Amino acid sequence: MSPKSGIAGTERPLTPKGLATRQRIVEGAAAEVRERGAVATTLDDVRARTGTSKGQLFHYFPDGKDELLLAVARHESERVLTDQQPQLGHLTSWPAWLDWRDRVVARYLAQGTECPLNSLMSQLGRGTPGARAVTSELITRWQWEIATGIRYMQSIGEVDAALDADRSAAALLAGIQGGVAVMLATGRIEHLEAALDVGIEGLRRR
Amino acid sequence: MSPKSGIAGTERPLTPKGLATRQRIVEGAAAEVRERGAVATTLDDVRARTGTSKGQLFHYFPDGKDELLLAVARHESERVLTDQQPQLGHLTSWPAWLDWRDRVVARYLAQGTECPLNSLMSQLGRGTPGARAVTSELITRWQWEIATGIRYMQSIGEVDAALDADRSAAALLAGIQGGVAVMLATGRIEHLEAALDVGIEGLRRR
DNA sequence: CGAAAAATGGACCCGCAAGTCCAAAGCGCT
DNA sequence: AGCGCTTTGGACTTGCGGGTCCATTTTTCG
Repeated sequence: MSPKSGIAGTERPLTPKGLATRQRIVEGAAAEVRERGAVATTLDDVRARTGTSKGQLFHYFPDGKDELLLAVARHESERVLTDQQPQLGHLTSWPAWLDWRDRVVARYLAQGTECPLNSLMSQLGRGTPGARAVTSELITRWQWEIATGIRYMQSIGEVDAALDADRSAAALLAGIQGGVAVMLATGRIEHLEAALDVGIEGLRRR
Repeated sequence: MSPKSGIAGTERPLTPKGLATRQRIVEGAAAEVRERGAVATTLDDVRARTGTSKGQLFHYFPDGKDELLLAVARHESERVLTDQQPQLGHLTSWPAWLDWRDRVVARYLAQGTECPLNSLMSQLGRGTPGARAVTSELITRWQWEIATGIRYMQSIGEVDAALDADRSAAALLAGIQGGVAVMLATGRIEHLEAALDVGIEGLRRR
């Protein structure tokens, strides 16, 4: 992660105490966004929850709300993958794949009806280079993890070696994304489960 | 008693002229939402584009922006399925399935970086009964169309009869949703294509 | 035709939330 | 100590945009 961020790219002087405050703000904002959504979250909400002042908010995020939300997006993006560990990093047997499947389902079931990242993205616009960079990297890493799992299964002969691992990983990932999207919109988990199950079964068949 | 404040308020006296105006407003608002997103679209934008006045907006949509956006959501929801016709309704051979696949890809490629429905939903909040009803019905109908196609293919022996058509349709639909989501976020179409191709291949294998 | 209802135009209000500003602490340093 | 920096607090401004209101025009219909 490059510490320098923001469109202007102005370098910021660091300070241990200031860094801690900045962190507190990001985490508080993230929690707020998780609970109320990005559109509904106001700087004053963040200020109240984190016990900070308007001055601090703009001190650490000179470009205002957008810059803060981008930081929150990065923060949440990190969570998405870590929440799937250690299962995601050890897709080395079919039981392991099913454990991962369960983990994903449990995670999004627990998350409920709010998707922080989706909410975030619609607030700051998908065209924004910063926003696109965050999502792009998340997708890339996620897909790489899955593809790595597939390749391992190919290496031990459990998956057809002729299969394009990246393509299969892309399809499976799309299924997860869509399953989550459907769940958020309708409240039903069945699409996510179907996508995961059918996707994994598709790998298994040889 | 019987104040018109009822949310359900399905009953409204409409003259032909009024109906036309209402329609113009919805279509103009839909276009605006498609271009700028739901959050960024203001009533004044709609007013300007449709050549109407504030009074008219609130005359036809007494509950304000939310009611208008809900109408737009219904309008756009309709488009999603009709844009896939006639292919979606005639999934009766493998070439027909591929035609449909191409149609979906082309549609979302053309749509570009904005997803009206997604944008709409994040504005009105997914919890809203009205919003949920719109998306729920869209998903249900879409999935039904796909499942019907699968069942037909089973009936002519082109798909394994043991397959659960609804489950497979749910997985495929999830893949499409996710593929679109990834495309919106990253600009890459490959996930959508992979989801469709892998999904259809999965049906084909027996 | 004439009254009632609907359609229209647009000025006005008002609250909210982003963003500004500056004064006052802290804190590290020689 | 005293200087310069980061950090902090919070009052204040501002603009935007949703929503209200009413006066006027047009349509409907007996």
